[in-house]
Amino acid sequence: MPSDQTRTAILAAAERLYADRGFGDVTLRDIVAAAGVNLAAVNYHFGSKDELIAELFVTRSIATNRERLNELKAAEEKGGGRADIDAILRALVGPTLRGCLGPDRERSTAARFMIRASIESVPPIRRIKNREVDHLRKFVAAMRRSLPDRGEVDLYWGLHFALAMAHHTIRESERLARLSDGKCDLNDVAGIIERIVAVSVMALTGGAAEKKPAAKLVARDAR
Amino acid sequence: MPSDQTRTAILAAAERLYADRGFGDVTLRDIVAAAGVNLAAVNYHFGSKDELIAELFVTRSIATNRERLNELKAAEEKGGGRADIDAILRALVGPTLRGCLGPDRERSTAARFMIRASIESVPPIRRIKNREVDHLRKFVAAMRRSLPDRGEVDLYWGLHFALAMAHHTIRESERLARLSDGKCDLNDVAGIIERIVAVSVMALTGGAAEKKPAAKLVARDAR
DNA sequence: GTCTATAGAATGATAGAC
DNA sequence: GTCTATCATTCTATAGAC
Repeated sequence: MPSDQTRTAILAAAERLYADRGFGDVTLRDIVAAAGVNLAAVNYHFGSKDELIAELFVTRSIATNRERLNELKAAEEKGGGRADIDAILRALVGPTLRGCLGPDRERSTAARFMIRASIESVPPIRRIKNREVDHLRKFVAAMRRSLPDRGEVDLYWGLHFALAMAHHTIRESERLARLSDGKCDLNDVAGIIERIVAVSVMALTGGAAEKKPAAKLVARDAR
Repeated sequence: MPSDQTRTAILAAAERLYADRGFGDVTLRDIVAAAGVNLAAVNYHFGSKDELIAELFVTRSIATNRERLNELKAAEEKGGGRADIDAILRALVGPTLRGCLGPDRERSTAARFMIRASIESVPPIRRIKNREVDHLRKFVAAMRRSLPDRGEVDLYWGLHFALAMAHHTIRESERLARLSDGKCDLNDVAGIIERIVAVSVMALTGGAAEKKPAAKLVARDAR
């Protein structure tokens, strides 16, 4: 896969068109026209329309996952192997939210594409998301170290709810803005992250924001 | 629209096929074959494939919305015009969750169809969901009566997060079951509802489950 | 009014020339 | 590695039988 100008042009054109008009309304012919290449080039380079979409999505999502793990690692190192629960949750939902929300002007093509992927949830993207479980287990492990007294089931539900709020905010940002008549500021990404983290911490700790001093390091990665 | 055997057969076959195999994998030809009718009958009775999907979805979703409003009304009457916040939230997420989750054996075709609609989120269904805002305003109004001291923005976020947890649980139930290795019991619908309501109440009341005595009736439906 | 048979337009995929 | 030409399948539209 050396400097493929055609391949790159297809990827760029596809991401932009999908971001602007959604997966359902964009045909391969639209993409090749925008990229200035031949129709058959898509199948040659990617195999199928679905695989083109999959490639676009994995590229963006491994970047987000790496960011998440970096933040998680930093939080755990700072806490001597055991991160505060809010830092863990911030590492989980922060990169995704920062990547998708924010002032309209600054929304990159990549961001709009990921929003679209979150909303439309087309088959190739669902298949990739289903392989995300291993990635999430690392956060469960960190949560277990952070809240060793909490039952395991509660940890899973807490993680699940945190992701629920983050993804639903991305998916339904327009509806929330309309429902609230603009009163919910969806450009205040930092505020949204703190709101979601705060609720998730409450869900996990039962309302009392108990702050425990870092105890001895728990090295074993459970599971 | 008198006793349309053909029309009914199409609806039943379409709902079953979509529930089983998803919107992307089922063609109109599959549907008419299962229903034992002619291809053109779909366009005659519904106009297009999208309108057929829309009709299936609105039928099920007005049923859910009516159930929601009935529960809300009962809760407000019981409280003399002002319902407890947990009852309001239970009326919001209960019908949806009861309709979609539960023991596999008892999952009706309608339930599986609604899960599919929630996961795949195809254009005609998105269009209908976007008109759901007026329905949600009734819940915001009830929440305002229940928590008059809470800022309006917090109410919107609370409602938003409650819906987030409910819908995400439906959408990602399989992933949660896999992540938790079956430890999160997704057949315990009542337990899930209480979990979501509890977290939503905490999100709205700041962690302290304050229970205020019903004050004087607030009749005006704000907004 | 209700339904059938059939044709049309558009799409994703592929075979083979260059 | 790229392109032209073509295929099978899909949704949609219409003319006409019952």
